[in-house]
Amino acid sequence: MKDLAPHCGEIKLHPDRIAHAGGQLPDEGDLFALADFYKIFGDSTRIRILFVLYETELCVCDIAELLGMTVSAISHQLRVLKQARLVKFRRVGKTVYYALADDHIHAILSQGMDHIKE
Amino acid sequence: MKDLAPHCGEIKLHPDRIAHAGGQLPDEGDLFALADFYKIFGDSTRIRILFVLYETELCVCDIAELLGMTVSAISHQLRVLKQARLVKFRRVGKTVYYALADDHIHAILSQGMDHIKE
DNA sequence: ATAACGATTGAACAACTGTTCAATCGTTGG
DNA sequence: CCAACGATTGAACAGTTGTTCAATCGTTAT
Repeated sequence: MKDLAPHCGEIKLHPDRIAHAGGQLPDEGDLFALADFYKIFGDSTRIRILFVLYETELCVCDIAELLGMTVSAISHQLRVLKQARLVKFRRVGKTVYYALADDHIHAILSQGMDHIKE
Repeated sequence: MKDLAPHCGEIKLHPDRIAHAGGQLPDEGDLFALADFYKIFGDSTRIRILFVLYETELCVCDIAELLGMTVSAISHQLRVLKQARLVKFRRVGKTVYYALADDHIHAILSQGMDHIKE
């Protein structure tokens, strides 16, 4: 890491704009949190899992069957989705049922899909 | 790749649910496109660039200055944002000014930030 | 022309991510 | 108690991604 500051000659090209943009900038932590949030949706396996759960709750091997993937791969991704509180689960005997965490997630998914179809 | 289909014994646990969830599933291509779309927002450097451009247009080295990164690193990420049509640019002499592509991008960013702050 | 400067590019490297494989957990039923 | 089965876990591997560095482009001004 080096050569970070002194660009645009010694004086910044637009000190006023830099000050303005920097002043309005959201908290650093929030920006990283937002990137992490989007990161979860940025994988096709996870997106497909979420959409498969859009209407029905399903067990792990149902999801694996639907997506044509191994139970293990799905389980790993469900753990990520679980940690991000995007899905909830309940155990019934040997079977674990997963579902979207709440209606807020439905809203995010359908609005994201709307944007793609524009 | 192997062992994809025959889980849950020979017969699927919930053939009816599988059929239903599979029937309602969006087009494969749309699902991948949506994941790719989120992927772009899923990097803290790119998110920070977008928010720095929220109100003002800025040149490359202004952005580098604001984020404490090299001009090269910023330029690489601007190329990604450009390809995804999230930013537009105009050249004035030696300087290239970048800005958010349209108000739709503003809306996506502020609604994403709202979700984080909940 | 050529020097200066903002910006872009490509290759290389390190860090991260997703899938596989094998082992294990938790629950149920013989 | 033990076998069967759905699910979870950890290590390993391959593929991807972001930053750095050096070289180059495009424009301006001398």
